Amino acid sequence: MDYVKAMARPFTHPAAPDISLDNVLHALSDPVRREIVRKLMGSDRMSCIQACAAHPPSTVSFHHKILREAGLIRSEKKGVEVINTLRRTEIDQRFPGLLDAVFRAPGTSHP
Amino acid sequence: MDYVKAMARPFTHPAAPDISLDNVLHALSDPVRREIVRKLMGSDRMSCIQACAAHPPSTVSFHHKILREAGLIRSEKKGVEVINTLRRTEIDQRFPGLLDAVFRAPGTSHP
DNA sequence: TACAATAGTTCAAGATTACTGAAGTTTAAG
DNA sequence: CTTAAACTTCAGTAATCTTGAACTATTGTA
Repeated sequence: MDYVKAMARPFTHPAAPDISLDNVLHALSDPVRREIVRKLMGSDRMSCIQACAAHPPSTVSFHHKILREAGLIRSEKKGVEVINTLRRTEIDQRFPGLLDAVFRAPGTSHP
Repeated sequence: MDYVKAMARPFTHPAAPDISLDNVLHALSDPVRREIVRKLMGSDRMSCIQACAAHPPSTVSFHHKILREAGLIRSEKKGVEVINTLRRTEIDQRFPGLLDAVFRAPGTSHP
């Protein structure tokens, strides 16, 4: 596997019907990832570094990958940065009430 | 660590305020465990073997342990078997709408 | 045009966690 | 006392997580 090809490859996102509850719940079971999603619920476009500057870049990238492959966020390259958006309506259609319940719950910080 | 002491030790359950969203979401992210919970939503007392006879006993025990330590189920020994109950009202109070949303969602089988 | 800076990604390796076969325990029944 | 049923624990392997180091791609800047 080659760096050039790997970096040139655009992000892949699951189609809405392929978003699995397994992956969504797993993605949301991590507090760092919930924090990223919570921030995206407020401001709807955000680079990775805005999302969580406190962690090392490889960790941030890893968490975004999990969220992206679970179908929770959409990522696109915009110049040097990656802009992420929450796939809110798709998630709400497929799993009604789930995001609301998770982010209403205690255990997700509200600064 | 000794078998005798370990087996004699009763099950420990987290108190309601100590039930964490991390652990609950992680517990529910596995389809086998969701299946156990779903069955407990219907009939409110169930042994481990009733819950999932298809899997090896060590696996069933493992999944029940995860659910128990997450605070989703309560287990008590009744003779030779272990009876499990869903901590439904406690979970609903702490995380309103979460169980409903998860079990309304596609991805959890409804036989 | 070259050089450096920025914002990530990928890889690798150690650390943690998950799964399950084999062996053990406890209770109940014969 | 022996056997069976229903789990649990242990141990070893498999899969995931985390993060430093190296890399890429884009965007200034000299």
